[in-house]
Amino acid sequence: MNEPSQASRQMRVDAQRNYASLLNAARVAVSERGADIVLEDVARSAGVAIGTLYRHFPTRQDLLDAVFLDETNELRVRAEELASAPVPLDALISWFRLLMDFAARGRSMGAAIMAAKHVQGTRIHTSNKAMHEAGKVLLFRAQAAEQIRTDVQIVDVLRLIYGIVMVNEYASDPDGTNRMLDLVIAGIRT
Amino acid sequence: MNEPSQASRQMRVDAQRNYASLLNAARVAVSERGADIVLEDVARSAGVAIGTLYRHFPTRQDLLDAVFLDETNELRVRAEELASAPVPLDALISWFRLLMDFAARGRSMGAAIMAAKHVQGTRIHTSNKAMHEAGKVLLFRAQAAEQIRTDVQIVDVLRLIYGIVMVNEYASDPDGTNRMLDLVIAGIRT
DNA sequence: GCGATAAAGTGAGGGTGCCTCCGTATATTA
DNA sequence: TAATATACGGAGGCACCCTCACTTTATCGC
Repeated sequence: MNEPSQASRQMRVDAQRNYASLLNAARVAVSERGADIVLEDVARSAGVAIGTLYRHFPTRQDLLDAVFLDETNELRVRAEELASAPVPLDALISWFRLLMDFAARGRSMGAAIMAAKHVQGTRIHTSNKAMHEAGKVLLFRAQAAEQIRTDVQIVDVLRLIYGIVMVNEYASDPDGTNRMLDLVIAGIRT
Repeated sequence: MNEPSQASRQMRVDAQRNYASLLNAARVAVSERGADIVLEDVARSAGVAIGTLYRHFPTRQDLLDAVFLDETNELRVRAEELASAPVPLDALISWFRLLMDFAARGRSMGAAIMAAKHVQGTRIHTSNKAMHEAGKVLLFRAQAAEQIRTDVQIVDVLRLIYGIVMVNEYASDPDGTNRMLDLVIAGIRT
């Protein structure tokens, strides 16, 4: 919606600076408190008035989207890298673990993305879709190698993983989280 | 905390009436809007002032606990009934499906219970624990019949199911939900 | 450099919902 | 029927949300 740079016309430099500052403050806040950040606090720690925050991010979701955009992009890149790993199943599992780590680090990422991904045309929707596609490649490879059941869909697996992450926000139990992922992996193998 | 009847002394009849009325209004509200009910609305539709709501349910969580208490009790009873079904695996799976239905009906039950279950001594904690125990019996039977892996723990499976339910609050997709449960079941079978 | 002007920033203020507190009302008991 | 414990009511203070009319400033053509 309000990218720092557009094809047609550059944002003013003060606007770019404030955008970056807000995004940065939001990142810190999210990593500390999850999705229920206080927008006025974010604005304050960005050294900006609340109106400016709303100029750049008209809704809370827009701000969260921007925060998580990097993560989904990063995860897409990682999936693309893993697509050339020797053992398809190992690559897929490695990617799942990355997914869980990222989601756990950026608290509430699961919920935020689930909420965001349906709104067509947003940057997060696009990025999330690209990440799905990259994950799908990993899945296909593992299916071609007959290591994963052919009737498994990437969307279901990703949702299960987000589900684990969401549950984990209440019951923080690293071992349990790993065991749950292992169960899911067992469920999709041939 | 504030049960309608205590061993030591009965609640006043007006208090009992209001308690029931509040609980009822909360049930309706939760089924309509999930856990983010507006407490003042609940009080109003119960025909009671906000102070009265807080007298009976000092925190939002207390109210949600009371709403979901019936559900967990019911699920425990169902598990106990299913413990005498002929095929242990079928019994277990039937119970899982019940669990998902209940959780989907009482929106946000997953999140509410995850939030509640840690606070020792609450009624919901007790009830939830009893439900777990009843589920564990079903799991043990299926494990004894060599239909479920012996290294599977009931807590992990229940969390996975709650995870599915939570994800499903964002992406409502009944088929997907069933597929996810099937994956989990596949993951725990021998 | 120097206006002109579109873009961006500001923050008071109105709105919503949360929760507390204490004065009032009433069920219960003797 | 009076005394008293119990419960009820709802105004009010608080936190956070979000908007909008106004001010400030970066940018651009000269």
